Amino acid sequence: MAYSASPIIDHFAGPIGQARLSLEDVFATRVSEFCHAGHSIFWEGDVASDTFRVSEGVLRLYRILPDGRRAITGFAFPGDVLGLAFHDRYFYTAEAVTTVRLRRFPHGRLQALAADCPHLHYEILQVIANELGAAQEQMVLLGQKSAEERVASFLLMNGLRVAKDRSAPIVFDLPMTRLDMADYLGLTIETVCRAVTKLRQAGLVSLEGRHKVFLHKPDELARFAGQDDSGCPGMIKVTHQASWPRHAMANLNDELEPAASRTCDHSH
Amino acid sequence: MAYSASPIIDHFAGPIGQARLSLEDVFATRVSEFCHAGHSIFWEGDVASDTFRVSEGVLRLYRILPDGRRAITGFAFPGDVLGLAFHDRYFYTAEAVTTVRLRRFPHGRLQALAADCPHLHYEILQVIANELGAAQEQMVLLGQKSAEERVASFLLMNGLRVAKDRSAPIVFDLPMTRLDMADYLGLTIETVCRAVTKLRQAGLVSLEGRHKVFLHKPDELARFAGQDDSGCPGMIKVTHQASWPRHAMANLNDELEPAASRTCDHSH
DNA sequence: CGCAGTGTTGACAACAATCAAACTACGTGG
DNA sequence: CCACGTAGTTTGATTGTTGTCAACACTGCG
Repeated sequence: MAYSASPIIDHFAGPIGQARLSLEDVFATRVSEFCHAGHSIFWEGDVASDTFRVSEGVLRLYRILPDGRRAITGFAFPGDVLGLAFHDRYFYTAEAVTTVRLRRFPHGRLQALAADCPHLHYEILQVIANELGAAQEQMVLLGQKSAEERVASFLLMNGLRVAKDRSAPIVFDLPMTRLDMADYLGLTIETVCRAVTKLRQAGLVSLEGRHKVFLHKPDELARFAGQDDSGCPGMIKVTHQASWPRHAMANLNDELEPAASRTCDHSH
Repeated sequence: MAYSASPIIDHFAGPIGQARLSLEDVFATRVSEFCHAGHSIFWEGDVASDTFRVSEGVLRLYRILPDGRRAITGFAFPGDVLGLAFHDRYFYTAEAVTTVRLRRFPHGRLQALAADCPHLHYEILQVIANELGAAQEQMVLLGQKSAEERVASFLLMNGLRVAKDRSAPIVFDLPMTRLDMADYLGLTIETVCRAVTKLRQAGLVSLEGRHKVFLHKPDELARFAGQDDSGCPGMIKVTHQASWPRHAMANLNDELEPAASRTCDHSH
């Protein structure tokens, strides 16, 4: 079935072209699909034929090691787009934590659209760059933080998805199980459990039912999580800091000709 | 100094334009700079004004936590390009492990070139996508693997950078210190040391001087590292596997109209 | 109501971190 | 060229955090 004959292309083929097509526009033309909890959208190793945009629900993204260990590399929430890296196969399995509503768009056609629409290409690049930032943040968490710091970071991160204000209490839903958290944080269920208990005893957190979380003092939790970025030289963050020039580079914006080689000598 | 007046732009402005400009072409027009061991190219938090391509030498890329812990998120080797994520600030510090030769290209101008040259844009996207793949691999390593598995993975990964053949012994240089490895692998120097000793005693590895590494049985080392992908359902890899269709999706390449909503029910 | 899946807590074991000391490689200066 | 000093590395002893095993509690569903 030729793609060029499809009404989706007609939809985009305006008189001039697709000047400022956004990812959201692209997916908006597609039909909704549903995937029930526990079922998968695609598996690690599948031919990567489609990209997906989550409308509702949450997905876990994971890889399985040869001996059966499961590593969750991330979760996908409404608005998140999967499969943009344009590799020929998926690098991870995407499985529904809750019932998920999503739309798909063929890989190759999105690439074709992006080739004609710089803005779309740029948006795709931004999405991947953000994923990369999140992955690096997670590398710091997994490599350097203690069990309690990891759990605190995780709760805070999820809380800040809902409410950006760290000074006021935050309430939110956490649909995944303890095992999901454990496999995401590089811990066991028991250790996650104990960490949550400690945070509860410290008055920073409380729970209602299985999935409702209260963060009573998000700012204090942030300090606990090793994410306190107040005026300290080593900041780590998902949110970007506005100020902070630090040691400006000598050669900024210069337009030196290929003359003699230069040396960057920023001592530390 | 206006960029448009620079001979670099002249260089690219052929009669037709820049049809298939590659990243390598772009950086090739620039002057080489040198950065001596221990000095930094840029710091975490700096305004991200330039992108860099490493010609020679090795860089460590790291973030510092508020309490001083250092997390190395990666190393940059010859051919690697830094700063392509186009955020307004650098997310990590880039510091020379050895003397490094590199070329820089202004951030904004690269973006402008990319906007005019889809191939360049695509190449940038591929570089970031590969970084993302490496970051996910590292998340698996940090979250799920034991100390010895991490060290084995690290040695193998660096060996395979030089020689792709896992069946023959590999010899290569590892310029970074034990502390670098430790901060990259989420361990302490002592633990890295002991793991190396065990691998030596197992006859898989030997060392000469401080930086020369011999991998005597790379394939066995791979199995040891939890990277054995021979016919097992949970493969993890940097290199991509050729075969392996796995459960093909029902709706591949379909062109359904926005009719009734569908359900993906791939049980697992 | 009972069952199965999930979550919590405790006791214990194992792995990795910490503390400490000796050893090695490498660059520097005599 | 060798001696020395320093930074980096290795090994050992010990501690501590996290994983493992086990028992029990809670929740939601048939």
